[in-house]
Order: sequence, then structure tokens, then C-alpha cells
Amino acid sequence: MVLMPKHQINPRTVGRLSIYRRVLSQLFNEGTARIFSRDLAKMAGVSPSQVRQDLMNVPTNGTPQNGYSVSELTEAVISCLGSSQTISVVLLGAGHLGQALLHYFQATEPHLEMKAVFEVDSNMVGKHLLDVPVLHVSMLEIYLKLSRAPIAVLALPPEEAQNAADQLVASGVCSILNFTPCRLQVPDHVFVENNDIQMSLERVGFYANHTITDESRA
Amino acid sequence: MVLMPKHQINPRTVGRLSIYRRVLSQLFNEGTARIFSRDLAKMAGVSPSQVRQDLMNVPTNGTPQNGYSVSELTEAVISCLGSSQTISVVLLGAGHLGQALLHYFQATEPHLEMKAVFEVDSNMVGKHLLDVPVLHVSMLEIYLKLSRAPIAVLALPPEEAQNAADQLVASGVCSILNFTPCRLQVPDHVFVENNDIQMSLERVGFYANHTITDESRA
DNA sequence: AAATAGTTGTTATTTTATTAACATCAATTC
DNA sequence: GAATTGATGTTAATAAAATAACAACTATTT
Repeated sequence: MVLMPKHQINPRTVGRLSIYRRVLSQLFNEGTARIFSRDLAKMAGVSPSQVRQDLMNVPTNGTPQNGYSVSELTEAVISCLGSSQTISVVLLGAGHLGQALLHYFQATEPHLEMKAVFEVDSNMVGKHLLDVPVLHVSMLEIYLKLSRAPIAVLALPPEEAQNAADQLVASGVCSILNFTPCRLQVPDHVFVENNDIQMSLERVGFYANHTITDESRA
Repeated sequence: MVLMPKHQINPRTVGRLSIYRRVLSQLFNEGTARIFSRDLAKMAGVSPSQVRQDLMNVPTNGTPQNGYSVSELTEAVISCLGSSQTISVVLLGAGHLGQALLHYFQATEPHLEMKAVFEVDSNMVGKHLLDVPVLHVSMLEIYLKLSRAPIAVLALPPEEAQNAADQLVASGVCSILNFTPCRLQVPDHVFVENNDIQMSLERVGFYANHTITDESRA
């Protein structure tokens, strides 16, 4: 009997659950004991209906009179999002973004553990970054065969992205966080989360333009 | 007569246009003269219908026989996404992520120009990062009053995010790229693009879990 | 003690986004 | 020269997501 992630949840809902988790943790740290969907919604920047709809995916404990227990709901959301066991992650690319991500990681992901960083720059290979060993990319496949890390983060130059993804898939990685602007071609069973910073920039650019011309001046 | 961004385009479409732009630029550099929606779709990771639907927002030049001219379509998409004039941007936070973003910027955004970085760390204030001056955050409002930069990028600690956003809005910023995991409370006329790296991490974690338990082992 | 108020959990409705269909057109084949 | 093929631009249909509605329930009020 496996304690299964009950049922498939779509990426948007998972994203919002992540927001709720963070808001709830904050509330817990502030000493707030209970919360209503209305207030959680406000803090998360979504509608109350959306909150209740999303929470149908986790075992909830709300009562009409007192709302939700912050601690219990936090626990429920966490156990829904993250596994009980820690998952291994590898990072490809120790450039500026890669190193920034490493810091993020150490600070905030209890159930994800960064195991190794892979780089081409031989100056970095052999060193450690925040206690994580930096290995040469040529070691990637052999390393993954042994460690069986299911998650990889791509923070390398775009021209290497697809090739790297192919190696990752061949080595059993099933979930990729892709910070390059490339659309990776991978088999259906592999999940790819694209975090496209260039796209983000272009989007703020577009709407800045729009607001400017709409309102008054640049 | 203002050469107006013709009509409002929703954020998803803008995002995909950004992908098309990148794919088209790549094709252009490779010397490809013409392309069909089918192939553009494949490269962008979307459906052909989606491509044609999206391209209804830009003046297209496709013919049933030869598809689109890569150069003309590139031009059209660029002029739809970006303004003719360069837009000023300020960056809040010169930590690891902030510095990584700076590199991104210098490398890839022709119509966005990073004007200044704001930091609390007095060791950095007064220096330059990639030719961009680092100023103390206390200078933010006065600086924005003068420069009238319409875009700000938030890459600072979460606890400072909302306060910073308030200052930005008060100083006339209309488009914010938010790398903190906080949901910012801003007036309706201000566009906020959330790029939540923690959410990205949690999502790959979730689906890795799922695939693992579905298939075989961790 | 009955009525009220206010919130949850769930279902129904509406809105939005994506996909499919199709009318139009030009080169190529028969 | 007519027919066919295959792609665009656009409209229609489908699918998906978000919102609204509501039944059920309990503390509080009248």
C-alpha cells in the first residue's frame, strides 16, 4: 500500500496550493490560529470560490463558524504538495542564475535536496558551492544512473538545453525545471516546468507600453 | 496620432508571441527564409491553430503556398511586443538573483534598458554592476520622480516586497516584475507579473512525486 | 426555542481559452 | 484548362477554468 498522491491535480491548482502553503506558514508564524477562505483568498490574490475549489483537493477541516485551523490546513497542504521523503535534485549550470538558484534552494526547500551541480567550466569543477559538489557535465549520465535523482533544474545556455534534456530523460529524470527560453522536446511522461525569464521581461515591457500610451506619457 | 498598441492582448497570448519571436529570430539567424504555422507551432510547443489564432493580433503576411516570411513576421511580432522607443527599468535588490538578472538584461533585451539598481547593503552602494549604478534604496522615490522609469523588477527579500511595491506605485511605476513569492497589493492600473521560483520548485516536486509513484521507484 | 447570519463543501453556471472546421486562394498535376 | 492539394485567416465548436449559487450546518440573537 503506497500513500499515493490521491489524484492528478492540474498545474494551476498546484501553483495556487503553493501560494496557500506560503500564506498559511506566514499566518502560523504570526500566531494566527484560524482563517476563513475569504481572508486566505485576499492574501493569495485569488477569489474565495477559487480557494474553496482548490482546497477540495486536500483533506480540509473547515467549519462554517471558525473557518480553517491554520496549523491543520498547513499540514494538509504540505502533505498534498510534497512527499514524505526528500527528493533529490540536480542542477545544470553554475552561472549567475544557477548560483542564485542554489541560494534559493538552501534557504527554502525542505523536501527537495540539491545533490550536485554540473558545469562545463573546468575552473569550477571539483569545488563546492554552498556545500554542493560541482561536477563536470561529462559525469551527468553516470551520476544520474547511480543517484536516480528524479528532478533536474536547467540553468545553462540555451544552445545546450535540448541536448541536456535528452541526457536527463535517458537517465530517468521525470521532472524538469527549465530556466532556458527553449521549448524542450521530451516524452509525454516527463513533466517540464518552463520558467522563462525573457518572457516575463517581454510581458512587463508590453503592458508598460500599453499603460503608458493609454494614460499619459513615458 | 499615436502609433498605438492596436488593442489589448491577454497575457497568455503575449507570452506565446514572445516565444514565437525567439523562434523566428533563431530561424532568421539560421538563414531560413519562410516557415509554416505547423512548423512554428512544433518549435514553440503549441498547436498550429494556436499559432494562427495568436498571429491574428499582428499584421501577418502569410500565403497558403509559402507560409510566412521569417523576416517580415519577426519584424511584425517585435513591433507588436516592444515599443519603438527604449523603456527604462529599475532593479530592486542586488543579491544573487538580482545580479543574475542583470546579466540576462545586458545580454538580451534591446528595448528595455536597466537604469539603476537599488540596494540596502551599503557595501555595494556607489559601485557599478555591469555599468549599472547601484544606489541606496532611500534614493528610490526621488530617482523615480526624475527618471520616470515605468518598469521595476523586484528581486529583494519577501518582507520588503510590499513596501517597495507601494513606493513604486506612488512613484508612477506601472509594470512590475515580481520575483518574490509575495502577492502584491497594487491598484488595478498597475500590471504585475509574478515569477515565483518557489512555486516552480514546488510544482516540479509535485509532479516528480507523482510520476515516481505512478511508474516505479524514487 | 425559533430565527438569523455567515461560512463551508459541492454543484451549476458562466466565462475564457484552445482546438477544430472551413471558406478562400494559388501553384501544380492530370 | 479543370481538378487537386495544402496552407492561410477567420469563425464555430469544444474543452477548461473561474465564478457564482446553494444546501447544510452551527453559533448567536431575538
